[in-house]
Amino acid sequence: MPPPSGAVRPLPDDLAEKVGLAAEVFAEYGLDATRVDEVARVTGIPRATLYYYFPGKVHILAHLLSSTLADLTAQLESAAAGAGSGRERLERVIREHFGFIASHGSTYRLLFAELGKAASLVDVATGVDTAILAPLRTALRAGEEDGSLRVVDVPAAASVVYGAVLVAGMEYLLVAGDRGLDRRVTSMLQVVFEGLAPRTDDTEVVVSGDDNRSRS
Amino acid sequence: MPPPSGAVRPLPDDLAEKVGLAAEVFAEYGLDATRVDEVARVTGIPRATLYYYFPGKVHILAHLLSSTLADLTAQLESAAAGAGSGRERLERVIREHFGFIASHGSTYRLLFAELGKAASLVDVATGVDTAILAPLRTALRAGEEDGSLRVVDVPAAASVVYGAVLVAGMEYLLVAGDRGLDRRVTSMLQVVFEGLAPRTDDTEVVVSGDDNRSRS
DNA sequence: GCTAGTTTGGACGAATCGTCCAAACTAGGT
DNA sequence: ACCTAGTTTGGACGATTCGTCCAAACTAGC
Repeated sequence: MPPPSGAVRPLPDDLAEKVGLAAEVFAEYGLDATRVDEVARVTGIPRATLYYYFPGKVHILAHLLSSTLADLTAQLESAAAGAGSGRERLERVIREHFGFIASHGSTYRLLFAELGKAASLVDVATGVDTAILAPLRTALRAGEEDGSLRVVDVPAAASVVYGAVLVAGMEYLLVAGDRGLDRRVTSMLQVVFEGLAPRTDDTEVVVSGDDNRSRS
Repeated sequence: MPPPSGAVRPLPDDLAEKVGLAAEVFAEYGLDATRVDEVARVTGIPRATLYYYFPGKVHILAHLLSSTLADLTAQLESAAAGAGSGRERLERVIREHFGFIASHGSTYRLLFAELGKAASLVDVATGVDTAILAPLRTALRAGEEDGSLRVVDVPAAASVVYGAVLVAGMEYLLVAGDRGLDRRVTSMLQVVFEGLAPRTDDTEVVVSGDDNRSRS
């Protein structure tokens, strides 16, 4: 079985770094509109060398996506595994995820723009499950056990949280300016924690972040 | 400005119907892997005729997507406008949306698989906003006013709900069998209404659907 | 039965992918 | 110092498929 990156040969480190430069072009113009010659030009890797390591153009895309997914996995797993109550850990996973979206914008856009191509080479379903949903489930279970969360159906809750992050992230990437993110996350967390049904008690659900920042 | 479908000429009804058959092929193999000749074969519309009405292959895709989005808009708007409390209307919008996903599976998969191509021709952001988010906001606002919901930030809540539906829908389309849907929706609604924070009171949040169906 | 628009088959040019090869370069082993 | 295996690269090539073009047939309203 070939390595999940789709590379036939192990990719030397220096090349791996250069290939990363292709993400922006792919994200900007799309996979098909980006000529292989253009990838060669942007990355500084000659065409023939690209084909020496990758069977085809899509495999370059696959490499970018799966390596980014691996990074995300590491980041969210550690966020879920850290100290604190389940609820704190959940919030940390969510915020780390947003941070990742913000810092890997082009690759993230790329993932969604070229989902079709990606899915035929990378197992996106599994990748998303281990990178994102699994850490969420970990935190949710922890919260259920220590009483800081009330979770009836862990996988369903993980999906809802993921959906909320996903949509907010996409809105941020497609529409917003730079500053909207924190406020967006906070509003989103408020809904996720408190729910939409009216509460009979007066419990105010306090969401940590957005500290003492500019308050209009 | 050309009509949003991307068609240069108004598309006759009989052809519009035939073109719909292309959705499945596109969804199955992807836009690029589907030859124009194949589209011609499947739809029964000769190649030359296709190019008489559409400037190119992507425009066929654009037509399929924007007409499907229009259908969805009509369906969700009427669901949001109907009778009942805000909460009931919200739930109806959500369930209608799921029904739509289930019955338009191939087009819906297509939308996400070819999001990149689609986005350059159809304004997906606006389309999703008017088709999905606007009806959700309508129901949410109604619920806030009649007290059946408690919504602090309407747009944020709409995004969360949309995300939840989106992810559950994708999971359904990619993974599940036929029967999982109802249970999935119910679990999802439970999270969205009740939230993840523990309640101090004993309010049980009751979710209507899934009536007296098979209960293991 | 004339004219404008539609429908279709088939031939064509252009673009670009991925292949192939031969020459240069690198590095480890002896 | 040399040899061998693997790497790197430029350039030429074949194959595929898109979208264009055209001319002939068909349709419909006047």
